[in-house]
Amino acid sequence: MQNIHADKNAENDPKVSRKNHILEAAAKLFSQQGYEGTSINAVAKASNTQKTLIQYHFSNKLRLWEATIAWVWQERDAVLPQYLNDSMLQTLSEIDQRLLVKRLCESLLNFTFDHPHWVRLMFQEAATEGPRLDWMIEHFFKSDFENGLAMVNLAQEKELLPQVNHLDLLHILSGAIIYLVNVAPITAKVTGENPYSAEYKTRHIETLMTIFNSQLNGQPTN
Amino acid sequence: MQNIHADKNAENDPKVSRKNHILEAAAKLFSQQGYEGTSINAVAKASNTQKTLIQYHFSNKLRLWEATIAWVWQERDAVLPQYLNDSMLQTLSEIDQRLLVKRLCESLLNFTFDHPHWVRLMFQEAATEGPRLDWMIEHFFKSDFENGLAMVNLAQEKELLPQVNHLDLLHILSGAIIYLVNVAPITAKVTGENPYSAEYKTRHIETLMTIFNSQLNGQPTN
DNA sequence: CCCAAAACTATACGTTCGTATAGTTAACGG
DNA sequence: CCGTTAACTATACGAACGTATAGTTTTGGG
Repeated sequence: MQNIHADKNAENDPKVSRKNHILEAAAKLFSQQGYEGTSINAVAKASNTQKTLIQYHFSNKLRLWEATIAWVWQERDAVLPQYLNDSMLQTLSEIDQRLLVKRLCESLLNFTFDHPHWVRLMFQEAATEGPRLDWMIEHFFKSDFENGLAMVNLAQEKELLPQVNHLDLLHILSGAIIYLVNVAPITAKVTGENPYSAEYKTRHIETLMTIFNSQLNGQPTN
Repeated sequence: MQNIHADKNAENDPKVSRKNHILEAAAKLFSQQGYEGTSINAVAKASNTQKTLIQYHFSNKLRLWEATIAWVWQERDAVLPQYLNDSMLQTLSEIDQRLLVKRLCESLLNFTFDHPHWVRLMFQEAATEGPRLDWMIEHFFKSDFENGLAMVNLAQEKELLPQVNHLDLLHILSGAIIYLVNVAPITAKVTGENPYSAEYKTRHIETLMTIFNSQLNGQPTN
């Protein structure tokens, strides 16, 4: 996998500092192996650097982890709006405004599959209380939660989602969307289906919408 | 936390071998810190033993992990039927058979909150492909998946669940139920609510059922 | 009571961990 | 061209990692 002769290859833009390569490798490894499971040395090798350079840039492992999380979230914030805008634009040209929710869910699902790192980093720390979880809550989860709730509230006001408890609704939707990419490796090996295919994802959202939409006046979508 | 004078305390039944204490501690630590994040020494300290004893009983770390997973699953299989039977019995005395699904979901949600170890162990390895995931798939996930699908199919045959793709339906239900305990620490800190309370859990299931049930009223299938 | 097997302990070894520190090269405004 | 700062490297160190092995205690059937 590693390219030993990587001095001037595609991934080595001159001015995009090595910091980003390190963060990229760290994001991959942290998301796959967890915090303790990822050594600074492993990050160094994966980014063609040395562990003392990582130490120079990030002081210590915890700060490296924090910088990695911040970088991943910032990367997410950079691309997520486009996912959402795409679904909005697509919906504007359609008659049924109710499709907006479907498109949004579709976009979010696509996003999770395009950025599994983000999902895994989130889940890795989410389940166990500790200083790293507290740090993530304070810096990212709080606002994420508020944004999610706001979106659900807005959809409920426009009667695009059922008038049930909005916190539960957010959890149910989040679960239905985020769960998939987490169990995708299992699903693939157990069922033989390919959860990474576009067909699988759109079918899943259609199923989800079928369950949700009948609640709303029983009007069909598509 | 550790009881130094634990020679004859409550957790030290004479004939329940120390193997179980080790497994218990290992389950807790593995689920909290992951595989690499958990050292044999930490397990030894948490179970008031020594790391060479663990080595004696389980040969090496990987075998300790496997034994821990097997133990947790076996413990689950021992208690899960009772969760399900309780909901069945409770439903028998009620009029609406449709409540069966609600009771089942309630039981499963309660189970996840009573055994968060199991959920976390599952998710920890689920997301990343590798030998440990393969091992879990072969030994546990395969049959779990089949059982889950069978339950969904049965409920669909009896028209207790909507007639949508059963794999998607299983994922949506699983996500809606399992997701909660995973994000519970976040939910608690961000919203101020207490996700571990009985009220919260029953409300969540009621919301879920509200979303699901309206489907069945509006659209009697076949 | 005996003694083999099982359970448990003491000690040690090589590796890798995260980190500290001193030294070297590259970048760049004055 | 110089000099300062940033970027990067070489080397080292104690601690903890997983594991190997020899020794000791406990157990239980004959």
